[in-house]
Amino acid sequence: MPTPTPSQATNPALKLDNQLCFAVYAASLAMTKAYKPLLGALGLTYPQYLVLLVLWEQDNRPVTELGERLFLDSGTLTPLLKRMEAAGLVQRQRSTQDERKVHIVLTPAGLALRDQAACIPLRMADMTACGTAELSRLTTELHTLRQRLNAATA
Amino acid sequence: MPTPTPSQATNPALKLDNQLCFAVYAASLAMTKAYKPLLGALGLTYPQYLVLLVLWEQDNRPVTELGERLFLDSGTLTPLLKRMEAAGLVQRQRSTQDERKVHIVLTPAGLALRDQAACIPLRMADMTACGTAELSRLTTELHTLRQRLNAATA
DNA sequence: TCCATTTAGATTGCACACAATTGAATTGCG
DNA sequence: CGCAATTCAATTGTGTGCAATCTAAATGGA
Repeated sequence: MPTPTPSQATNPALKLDNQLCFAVYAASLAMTKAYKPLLGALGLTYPQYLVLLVLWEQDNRPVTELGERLFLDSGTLTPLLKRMEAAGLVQRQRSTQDERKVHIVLTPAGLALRDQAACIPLRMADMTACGTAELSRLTTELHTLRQRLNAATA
Repeated sequence: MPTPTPSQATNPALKLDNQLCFAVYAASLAMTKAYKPLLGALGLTYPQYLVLLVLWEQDNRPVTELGERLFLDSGTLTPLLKRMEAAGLVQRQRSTQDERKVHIVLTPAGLALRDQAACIPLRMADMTACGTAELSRLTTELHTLRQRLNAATA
């Protein structure tokens, strides 16, 4: 054999900093922490902010549609949406056409938050210290990565 | 005014798919899901796997050092490490030099897992369908992003 | 039509993640 | 030396995330 099987003790593939997964994981944690002061001022958590982003694009959606958009399931969304309803940001309305469905609808307060949130993307972009082009490219690459992982998992 | 203030209703910066934060967040969720079957076979969760990666590089570290390496605090690590101790993977040893510190030490079982885990990075790399160079570049870019966010948050 | 299948959301249980607080141990400064 | 400040881990409480299960409602084929 030309090269011996590398000792696992020195296997570079197992080194933490070489692993894409850890880079993604740590970046996600850092991102959530960076958002916290901005969103805290609006009384929002980061996943709640994501729900509002979806509803601001199009209001009045069943829970399943939110889940498909955000890659979250009912076990996560049901309690989260109940908290948002308790905070007066959305209403949960049982559909009359299909009584299995619960439509999520923005309240005036939930809609009004959009103006206050409008400055957040720019503030976050500043924190990344990336140019617009690089930011856009990285976003696309991560969506591609996610797609491939989702495909490989399903 | 040359260009009117864009209506928030159509503000492209607020669009979900344009936001780097969501791309990172969704990629992180997808990564964890992709790891689940591989790690489940070893009886590990993803954060527990990260702890082992750190300890395989250098054993016998206080909790704070693990936290600095993984960007996690004691509120996360203390119960996680207790579960790993209950599973027989590590031991928690109160330092005699400084009784505030708890050193985390691999058990033979925890060390033995390294051989079984050795194939995981390759399996994951396959799932990403990325070349080695692109994978390495993306990893570096995400570490840079994380550093900038951490700096802007602190 | 009838009934098995599927779908939507809720619930339960477990494991993170983190802010805030606590208590014990150590450090460092006067 | 003495004591205030700091450090370390644990604890408490809140909010995700997800697997597994459950119930009700809708669907679809014989």
